Amino acid sequence: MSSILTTEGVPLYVKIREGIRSDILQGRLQPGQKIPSEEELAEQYRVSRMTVRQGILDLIKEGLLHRKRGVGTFVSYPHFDRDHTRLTNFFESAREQGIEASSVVLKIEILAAPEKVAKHLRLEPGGSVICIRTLRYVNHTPVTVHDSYLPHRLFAGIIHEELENVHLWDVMEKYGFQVKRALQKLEAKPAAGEIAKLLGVKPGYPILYKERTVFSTDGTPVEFTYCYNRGDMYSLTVAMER
Amino acid sequence: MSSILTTEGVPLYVKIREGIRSDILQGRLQPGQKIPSEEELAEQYRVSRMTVRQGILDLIKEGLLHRKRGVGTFVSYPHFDRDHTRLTNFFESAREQGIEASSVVLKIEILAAPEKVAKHLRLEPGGSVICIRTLRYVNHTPVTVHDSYLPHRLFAGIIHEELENVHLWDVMEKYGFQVKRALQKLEAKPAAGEIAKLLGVKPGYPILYKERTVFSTDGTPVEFTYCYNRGDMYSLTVAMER
DNA sequence: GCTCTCTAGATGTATAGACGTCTAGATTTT
DNA sequence: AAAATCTAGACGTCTATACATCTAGAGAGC
Repeated sequence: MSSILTTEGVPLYVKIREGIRSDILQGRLQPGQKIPSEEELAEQYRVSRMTVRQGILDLIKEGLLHRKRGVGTFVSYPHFDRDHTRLTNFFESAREQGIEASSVVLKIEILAAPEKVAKHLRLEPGGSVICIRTLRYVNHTPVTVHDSYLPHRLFAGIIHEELENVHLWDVMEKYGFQVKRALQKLEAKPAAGEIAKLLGVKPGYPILYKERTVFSTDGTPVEFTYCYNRGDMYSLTVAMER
Repeated sequence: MSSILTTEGVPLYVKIREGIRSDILQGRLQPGQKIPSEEELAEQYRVSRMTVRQGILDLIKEGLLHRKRGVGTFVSYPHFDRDHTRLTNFFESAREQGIEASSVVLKIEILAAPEKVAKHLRLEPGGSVICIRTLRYVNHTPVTVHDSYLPHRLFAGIIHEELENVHLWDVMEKYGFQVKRALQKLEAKPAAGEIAKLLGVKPGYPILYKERTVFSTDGTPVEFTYCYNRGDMYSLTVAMER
């Protein structure tokens, strides 16, 4: 087991936590294996049991360890697919999967932000926004309609950019914003008239509906989008923890 | 502030935690407001400061409170500070939002795992699984049908447990498994005959359909569930990063 | 009025000990 | 052999106390 180097200003429980973490990462403790008891670790690190406990509890919260009362504390099996928590770029992931993807811009206009849009973009009501409606195709079949709203103040020149067959997020980088995080609200909705026509389905057909707010690295909301996805041709996989 | 009723078998920190939670839910503590200091709460509840602390830390982990060192502890604003990446327990989050929630078990049986179920639960094909169909109500309206599959080997006795109005995940803890992580695949689908009848909608009505694999702290898949959620009464918010 | 310093109040870290409760396995009893 | 009981070990809860560190605001000095 690792001992603790002399480091100042670092709480003991952090040192212990990182010591155990390194034992796991370096393979000195294997998945499924029982780690020493709180009591033993306290003696080993020469701290009180409560201090050891605090470090262990951190690692449990992280998912690196788990424990069973009356039995012991064990190293968890690593979970593979970090993949699904990730926010992915439509064109990139289509290309990765060898799928033919394209998009067309149906409409682009500047208007006063509707109330809901303003709220999500943190603009004053009626603030100026750019609205872009795009239709995306997968293997030449229409799959998704996007109504995206961007703050006009941040992306004034974007209406002159080439927006077909590229991802909006790539264009945003030219304006100094890197997409970092998105909050998506998902629902199933019947297709309303115009959307149904664009997607080539009957009105009332199930649509996977998303409202998405996109934030850049500095926390600025840079995009609010209504997404209408054809239910039978679109699925979304997410990983969640607690 | 609420005082604590005499209840046996419930840890003090849990009583304090729930006391504070109820203060928030009932509006005695408003979002953004500072709650009493650890010291004051300790005196109020007549326990040691460390005990109060444990209760508060739980609520912080949940996202209901946040704190700033040297300043104080504050009630979080819903949907802003509160975290959406988290895997939430249906009954817990309903309670948090002050919504009336209930569930009934429609069917419970032991059968050989269908191929897809076996794959997700990492069982040999045809391995024995427990299938539980439940119907969940929100404010007395049916909202969700769940077809859950559990490995029979791990939860043999569960068929004798009380499963109505409790969350499966709470019951699983009795069997030594703590739910940590879930992988969910989302689609919009038309309601098929039986599901439509149970949810009280017309066949073809949009359903937010989920396939969910749930993993316990040690990485074991403990549940695979087909979820059929009424599109107009159910939404899911997720945060994603890249 | 402005800046700097100080301080009260709040959370963060840490200790040592006590007792509760659960689990698995060993032991005893039947 | 099977069932019931016991027990060591491990985690869970809780206390009372001490000191560290951070923050916002009060107060002193300019």
